[in-house]
Amino acid sequence: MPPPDHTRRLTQRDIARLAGVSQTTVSLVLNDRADAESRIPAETRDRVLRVIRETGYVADPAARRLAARRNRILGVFTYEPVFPSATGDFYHPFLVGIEECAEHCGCDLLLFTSAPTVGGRKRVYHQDHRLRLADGCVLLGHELDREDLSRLVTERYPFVSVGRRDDAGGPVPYVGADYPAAVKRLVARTRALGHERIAYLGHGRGPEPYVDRFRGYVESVAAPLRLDPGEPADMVARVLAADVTAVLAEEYADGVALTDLLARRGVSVPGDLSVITLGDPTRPAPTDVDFTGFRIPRREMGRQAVEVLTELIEGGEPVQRLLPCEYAEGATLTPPRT
Amino acid sequence: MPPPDHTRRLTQRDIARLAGVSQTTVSLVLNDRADAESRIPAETRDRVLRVIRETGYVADPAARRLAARRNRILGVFTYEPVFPSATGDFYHPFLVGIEECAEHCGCDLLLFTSAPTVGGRKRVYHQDHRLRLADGCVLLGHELDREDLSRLVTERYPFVSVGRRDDAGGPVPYVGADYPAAVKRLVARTRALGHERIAYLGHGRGPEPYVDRFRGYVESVAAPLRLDPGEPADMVARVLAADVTAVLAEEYADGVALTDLLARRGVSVPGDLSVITLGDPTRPAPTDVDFTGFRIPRREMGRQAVEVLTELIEGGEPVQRLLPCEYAEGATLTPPRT
DNA sequence: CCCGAGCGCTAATGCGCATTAGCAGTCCAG
DNA sequence: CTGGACTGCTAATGCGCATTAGCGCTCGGG
Repeated sequence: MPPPDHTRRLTQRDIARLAGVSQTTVSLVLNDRADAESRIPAETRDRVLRVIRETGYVADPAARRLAARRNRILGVFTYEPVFPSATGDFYHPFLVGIEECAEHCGCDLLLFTSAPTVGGRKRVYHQDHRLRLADGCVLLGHELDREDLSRLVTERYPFVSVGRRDDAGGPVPYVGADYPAAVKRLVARTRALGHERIAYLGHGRGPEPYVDRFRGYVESVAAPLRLDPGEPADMVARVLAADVTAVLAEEYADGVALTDLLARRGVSVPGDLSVITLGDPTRPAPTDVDFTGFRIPRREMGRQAVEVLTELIEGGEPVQRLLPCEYAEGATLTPPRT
Repeated sequence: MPPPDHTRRLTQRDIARLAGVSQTTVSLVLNDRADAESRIPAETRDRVLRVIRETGYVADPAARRLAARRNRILGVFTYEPVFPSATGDFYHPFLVGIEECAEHCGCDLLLFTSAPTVGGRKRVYHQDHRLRLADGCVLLGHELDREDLSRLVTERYPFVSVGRRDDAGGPVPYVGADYPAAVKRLVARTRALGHERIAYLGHGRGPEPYVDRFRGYVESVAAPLRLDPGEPADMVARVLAADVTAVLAEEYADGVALTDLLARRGVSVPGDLSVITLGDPTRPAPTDVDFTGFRIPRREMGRQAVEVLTELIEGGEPVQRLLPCEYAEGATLTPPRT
């Protein structure tokens, strides 16, 4: 491969020559290694620094990484497209948080966009991945690949998942949203308004977020009733047949679809039925309805994920942290029709 | 610095040992260097490949970069926050295009988030930047730093600006939007409807986009009339005093502000005055009005910027390319009141 | 039987940096 | 006057890879 060689870059040796010292000294000055073993008098130090400033020298990050194993580069892997259109910008706030924190701690972000989509899924560990270029990695996505996770765990690669994940050959570090608590609070609030028959519309299993939401529901009602979303038309039929006064929609989009379909049948929300959404839209779901539910602290999750990751890289312990969701006052939850 | 050393990674030497060949051979196989000089029989090749597959070996990107000067990593530098809130997601579509193309050509994206904000501005060339980790870089932002640009040019670092830029010690490679042409077409359309007195509301100078839009305007009307936006209140006064039937707003947000203020004064748009916006909102500008104007092909610009950049890295020539803007039919341009 | 021409591979080197070991000089206590 | 301790630096090494030069072997023609 012919080296592109954009105008022969400066190296520490060049700086050393210009400053009349050794390359070692330049490195020492650059990294502030003025410890007991190797002390550099202020005069020498200043001379080196001056040359560096005058020449605009900057250390080669690749060489640095190779020699020191540290980079200040954080990987970001998303199982869905990073700048998604199909997911209705659901991931945007996470990235805002990630970016904020990265900027704060002087890290660059490496977006692993090169991961090819194989069989409809992306994988961290694909042919020729560049994981090792980063000091660690943040994982983002609705559903993570379990093989990826367990390999990351066994290889002890520093990473943090945004969103709680089940163990994968070991505990998975994460910063997630506390869905069970959020759902419980919603149920409590709903019952306080007088609702006695509250159904859960969703799968209740599969990806961790669904499991967690459903668990919060199951643990807070006496007689859980789960309705499968299935086909839109069936969904309405099932809900109406269930004879309930309030429905928790596992996905925001389900809540929207349900409400729209109900309206066409002349069933009013919340007049005839209260509808509560669990979480923010992960699919585009245009609606004018202001749903009652909760907000996932997405930005904060992104921020704390980076925080936790940097600590992990510094040698800290893996962390599993759940953040509270914020109650979102809306117009779709009222006392039941008496 | 204590090497984190996450479970002693595999190296080519390990693979070599396992396959009973030399490290050189592994490298040759890995890079498909089966040219005249060094031919590897299929049998050996397969053996090496099998070991690689079995062990899941992946070359260290840092070492690779150091030795070969090539990385398949593209830098992305944004002068505004990458995932902005303040800019109302204006940059989002660019990034979508950039991501798309990067994924397409198997490149990872390095977001230079570590650039500190000094004096309210970011700079590519800051203390300890990581430019050299990437093979090249895409620049994004309303207004780029001219020192950065000229240094990039003189250092012959491969880069592409998203948006046209003036020369900076040499031509700046870019993929931009053809504002002059777009504005000319809008003016032509406006005049075709019967408007004779068309004003330009904006600065008409400063960042290249403003200059280009204004140029398109100046070159297509006989007697240009530029109105300074200035303070909102003054803006309305100036527009009304100008006695025109149509206004081109340099910035989308200006168009919104103007229209809102006019409404409060009882001046209707487009009944009393047509308002045409030039470009998409770069600031949050909530409005129900559907403005007539044009759309910047943001996604396509991002995509082509990456395309041009990769060609540049491969040794191609620097390119300056303008993309057409799409006319956006709206509700704010009608024939003038007779 | 010898020699040149492939063939199939490898030893050696360097990319730019961080780090370890250690050298030459000075100073002071004994 | 000597030896240890401290001071101020540097030579050497290796990180994991790509690349260059070239080695030992076989084979066929003369």
